[in-house]
Amino acid sequence: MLGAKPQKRRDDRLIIHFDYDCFYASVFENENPSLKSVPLAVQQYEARRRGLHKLQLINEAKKIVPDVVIVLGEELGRFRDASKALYNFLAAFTWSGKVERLGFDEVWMDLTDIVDFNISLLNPHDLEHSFFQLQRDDPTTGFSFNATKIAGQVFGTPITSANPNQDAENNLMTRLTLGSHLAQHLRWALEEQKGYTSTVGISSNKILSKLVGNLNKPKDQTTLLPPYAISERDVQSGMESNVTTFIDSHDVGKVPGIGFKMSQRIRNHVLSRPADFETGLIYGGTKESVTVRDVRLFAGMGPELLEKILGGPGAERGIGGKAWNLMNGVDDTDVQQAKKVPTQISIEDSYIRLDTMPQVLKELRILATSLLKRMHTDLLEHDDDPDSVIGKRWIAHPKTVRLSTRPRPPLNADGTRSRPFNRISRSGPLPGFVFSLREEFESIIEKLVQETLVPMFRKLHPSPRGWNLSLVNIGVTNMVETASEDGKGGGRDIGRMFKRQEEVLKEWKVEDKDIPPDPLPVAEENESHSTEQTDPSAGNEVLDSIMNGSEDAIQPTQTSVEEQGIWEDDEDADEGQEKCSECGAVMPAFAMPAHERFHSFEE
DNA sequence: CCGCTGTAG
DNA sequence: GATTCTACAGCGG
Repeated sequence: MLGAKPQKRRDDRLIIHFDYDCFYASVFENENPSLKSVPLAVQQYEARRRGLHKLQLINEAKKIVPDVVIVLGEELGRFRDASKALYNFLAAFTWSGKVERLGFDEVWMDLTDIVDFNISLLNPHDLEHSFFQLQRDDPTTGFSFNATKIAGQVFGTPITSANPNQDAENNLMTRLTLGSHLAQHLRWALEEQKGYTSTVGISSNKILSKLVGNLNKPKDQTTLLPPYAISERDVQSGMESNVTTFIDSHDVGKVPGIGFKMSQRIRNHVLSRPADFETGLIYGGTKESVTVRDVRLFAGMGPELLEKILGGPGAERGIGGKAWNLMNGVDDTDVQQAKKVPTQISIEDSYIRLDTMPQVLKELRILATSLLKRMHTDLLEHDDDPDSVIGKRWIAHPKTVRLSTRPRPPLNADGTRSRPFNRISRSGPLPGFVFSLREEFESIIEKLVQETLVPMFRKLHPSPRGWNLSLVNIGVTNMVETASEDGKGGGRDIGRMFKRQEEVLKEWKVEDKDIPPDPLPVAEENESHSTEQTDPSAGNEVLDSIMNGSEDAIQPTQTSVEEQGIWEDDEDADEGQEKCSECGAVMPAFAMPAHERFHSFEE
């Protein structure tokens, strides 16, 4: 039995995927229309990007070709700006605000509401002369289109099924038709008004729209035609939905969401080669391609088997079912709402050799400087208030700073081989003084490096020598938006719980056999911590701000509101605490199981 | 919350 | 992964 189980499809959305053509080259062109030496610009960038494996080789290349222009670090900002501008442009068309960016040059849009609204406006008697309304309340803004035809390219045979699920597939067809015209309009607008051409895929979910867009690459669009789902009977008679036909032709690893690790595991299983060593893994090595069809038709294949192949400790729960869905073109994940602020900002650099403290210090300063600049460009916005002297205010405060390194594997005594390259990291509270807009940039950097980054570095690398880093990364996370007055706080206790768990369990361990520890002091201690200064940032940052006398906003009212929102929302105390039903002792929830064991010992 | 893994462009 | 620099989701503690 090759019974691939039917997937429940939910094709009630209209989702398109944008891919800007040659994004990096286009940015150059748009910045400098006069210098339309297109091939040159492209080649320069490509040379930098794919080129010359490492920084070292770049330096060598420099000797050979002194003319080479190296674009790094700072230059990324221009691409980021361009990307953001295009994203905002597209976002303005949506009603739902569902616009999600992937990297610099890809965007998904959920246009279901706009399209469905326009379906309701169609005149069935004159579909050729339809008008697409871009705004709900304005019948004049929009464009004319022919609703009997799909705009742009298509994949799939329009097909007449023996057992058509007519209603669903008709609705889908109509949605896709209108969606294709809207997509064309957006592509056109993007080109006319922003100077960027793009390639678009149109379908009913993220994965399919992304994949189908690849079919007609520059400056075009592709719609995945219905039928998306067909009846059991049709399957028996050898028919196939266009979704199946389409996605089956892809290599497993090409399916978004199935990356290197997962596709390797799947391949190994399908090729029935137990854990192929990476012996012959020389790059360029032709791997036998294992397509989605190969996997799907493999004996016994299904979500359960995939769970066995892919599951395990640390794996995502239900990964088998998820992978199975992906391979069947099923993807119910939502297009994310447009976000004002990123969830993290990080800066990193890689090194041939970085093994002394002075070098590290220097690099930390460089990285911290870039990071702070990024925070300024991404997290500051103009303050309308004319009373504001500085004229800017933070739209979000990251609460956490993280330092990561990638140690170069210590050279094995016996030979040459080196092992994995994983990153290690430490994170902690981001001091408040980094938000000062008055204090000297340099002085902020210095303080950040000395007071925060260096101590974290010491935690990662306690000994002053003996390491050699191939990469250093610093980043800020845990954004708290300032406008929206602390959403659902509460999450803070969880961190504390785990933080304290270690200590408490230690005590338990030590004393378990003899005298069960008294839970009360533990609870009290914790409580005093939290009312006091469990989170050192809470007090220090406020203090720093005050002592620096400079905050992002001049107005005392705003400052205090912000600080209250950000730094003084510590009112947790009792959350996460539980009371023992046996003796009435109060303690953190995590300690309760152990405490109950204590009672069981008593008997 | 913290540290780490996997995925993606 | 071959490489570089990001960014995000999810797991287990």
